[in-house]
Amino acid sequence: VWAYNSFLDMLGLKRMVAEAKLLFLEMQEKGMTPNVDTYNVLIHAICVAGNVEEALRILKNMLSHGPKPSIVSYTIVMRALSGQRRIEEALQLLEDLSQQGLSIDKSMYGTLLYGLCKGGRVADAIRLFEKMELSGFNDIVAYNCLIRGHCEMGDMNAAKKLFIEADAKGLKPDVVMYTTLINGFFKIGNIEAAQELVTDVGKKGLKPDLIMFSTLMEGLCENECFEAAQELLDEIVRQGLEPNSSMYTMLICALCMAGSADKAVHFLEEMSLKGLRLD
RNA sequence: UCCGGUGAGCGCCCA
Repeated sequence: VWAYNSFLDMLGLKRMVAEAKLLFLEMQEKGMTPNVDTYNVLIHAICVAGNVEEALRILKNMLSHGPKPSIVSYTIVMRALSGQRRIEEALQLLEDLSQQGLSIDKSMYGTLLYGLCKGGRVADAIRLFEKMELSGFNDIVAYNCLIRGHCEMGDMNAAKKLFIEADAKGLKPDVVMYTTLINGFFKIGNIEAAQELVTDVGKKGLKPDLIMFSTLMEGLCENECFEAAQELLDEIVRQGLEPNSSMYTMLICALCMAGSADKAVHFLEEMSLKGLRLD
């Protein structure tokens, strides 16, 4: 069963949900009894594939036959509902799990926080965050969720304050947190604050990744920093990373709108040399 | 120990 669980997980991560389902059936044909981990892996794969309805059905079925859902099962489905901003249904799930006698752990609180922020209910999220604080659940992930909630509301003062608070607590801000804030500052047009954070990433010796660079590319283009956007491509290569097609597409779009057709053509050619195509 | 929570764009789904 353990071997099957691991294999199922692999398939799920590779977005091979159909294959995962077949494997699940095969297990049962061979007389093996899937345990709750097996179900969780399957539910996770189904959720990642975006089929929350089916995940909900499986979760409900587990109540009557098969292994009882664990807190992990609920967390997986909660996360999927939250990602689709279906916060009411997510909260309903929370009541269901209490009725099952399950108690809410740190990851579930984190998921709930994510859901509230994603659903724009930042005030509720702040209350939950304060409650989580008492249990020592506020790790770097929790901080980042709430920071993102504030960013989405354009409240960068609150976001920055949380960032400083996390730092002061000794929770080391990571590239994810910097990316969240950089994105937030770009969205309100505060280019200086965004640039300052980028400098900070370098000072701290953190390794920028493709997601951070993609965020930068979008922010620079949206704020019409065309030179900086072009230089960014070189910086990405210096960091040993490969610019992807969406970065080129953003840059080329921005250059076209700025009326620099010649430069746009230059990057278009560079793209095709690398075997990339416009998105 | 092993299954679950955080960041960009694209695609997918929904509108």
